[in-house]
Amino acid sequence: MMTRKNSSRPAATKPASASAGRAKADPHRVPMREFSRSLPMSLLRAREAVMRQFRPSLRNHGLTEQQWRILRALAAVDTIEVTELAHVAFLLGPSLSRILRDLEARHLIERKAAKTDLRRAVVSISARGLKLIEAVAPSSEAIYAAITRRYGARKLAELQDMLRLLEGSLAGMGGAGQGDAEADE
Amino acid sequence: MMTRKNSSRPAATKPASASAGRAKADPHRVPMREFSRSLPMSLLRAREAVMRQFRPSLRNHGLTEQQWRILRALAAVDTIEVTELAHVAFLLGPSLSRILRDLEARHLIERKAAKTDLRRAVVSISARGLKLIEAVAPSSEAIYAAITRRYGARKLAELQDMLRLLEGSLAGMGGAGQGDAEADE
DNA sequence: AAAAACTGATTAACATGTTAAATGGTTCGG
DNA sequence: CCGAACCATTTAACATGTTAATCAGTTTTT
Repeated sequence: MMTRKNSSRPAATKPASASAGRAKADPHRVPMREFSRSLPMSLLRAREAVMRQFRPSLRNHGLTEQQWRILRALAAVDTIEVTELAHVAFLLGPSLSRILRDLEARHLIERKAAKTDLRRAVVSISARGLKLIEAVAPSSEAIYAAITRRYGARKLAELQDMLRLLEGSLAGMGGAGQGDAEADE
Repeated sequence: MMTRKNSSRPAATKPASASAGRAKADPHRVPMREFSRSLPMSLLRAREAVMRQFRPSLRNHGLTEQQWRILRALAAVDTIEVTELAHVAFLLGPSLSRILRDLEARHLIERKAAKTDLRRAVVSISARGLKLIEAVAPSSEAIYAAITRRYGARKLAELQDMLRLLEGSLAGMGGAGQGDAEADE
């Protein structure tokens, strides 16, 4: 017994405790910000800390994080086209395509071609999918509530505002402006 | 435990935006927060907005985000053991293992067994790896500077503080406390 | 209308995330 | 000293991220 269930992430909460003697004082000097404090790392760690709370529950219901995002998005609408679903669930086309194939095989969703444009596929959640959502929602909500309680509802709202603003700030920046050799085009 | 949480706070956050013509007005009603505003989604979108800025530059140098994280972490030390590197670069063992194999094959890093404990591997960056870092660093720094300028240095620092605090808040929560059926073990 | 251009969705190919199992080395109890 | 327990790392297997290519259906052009 005792199958060790929690060996998840590296748990970055560890100070530089490790090596005592610290003979490794003179690293390869390259002028850069201290890496662990970079914005991408901060966001990654924070998100991981949050998701770590949810994953076990989802897992117990046979769902991955992304599958759960899709089901939730579907539960909020009657039907939706694949492209719009990708947008809402924040997934790239290829990922979504694979996941929908899987969810359809599990009869958690239904899919049919749009009448006006046969290229488009229209997706909706099935009764079985709804039942699954209803089974997961309570613990999911409880976890979210616990997080909110721990961090503070006020602070949480503030954080979300700042994140939204960050998104907005970067919306314009094309994403290649500085990237060395623009290659051909 | 299982804080029952009466759903006194329905997702009333969605005004009657389009209840006019709306044929698809009556979705599958399930009581949950509005999904696109969930904390995990906010963090994911924000991080993606940031990474979108860096990826093209890295790509031009033949590096993925994770490979870059590893090289940067290595540049900051003389040598480091694999486990500690996983910690610092915030990667799981298996991912790190694969990436190190690849980076070693490209002669960007070097690896040898620890003298005292043959299980442990000690990794360091190679001259070639350092040269690559020096090639990438300028545009990377420029991008970071542009982000800071757009968002505001003050706000950025504040955001990082809040993210760190969030991490801290969740540090204790085991990550399975609410997860339905604990299954067998 | 037929070719060209375009668009939504999928497939392909490779890299990483994630959990479980295996491998090799180390330490400990008898 | 030996086997059991333990530990660091890797491998395995499957799901997703990411970019490029493909495929079918639609619109535009001539």
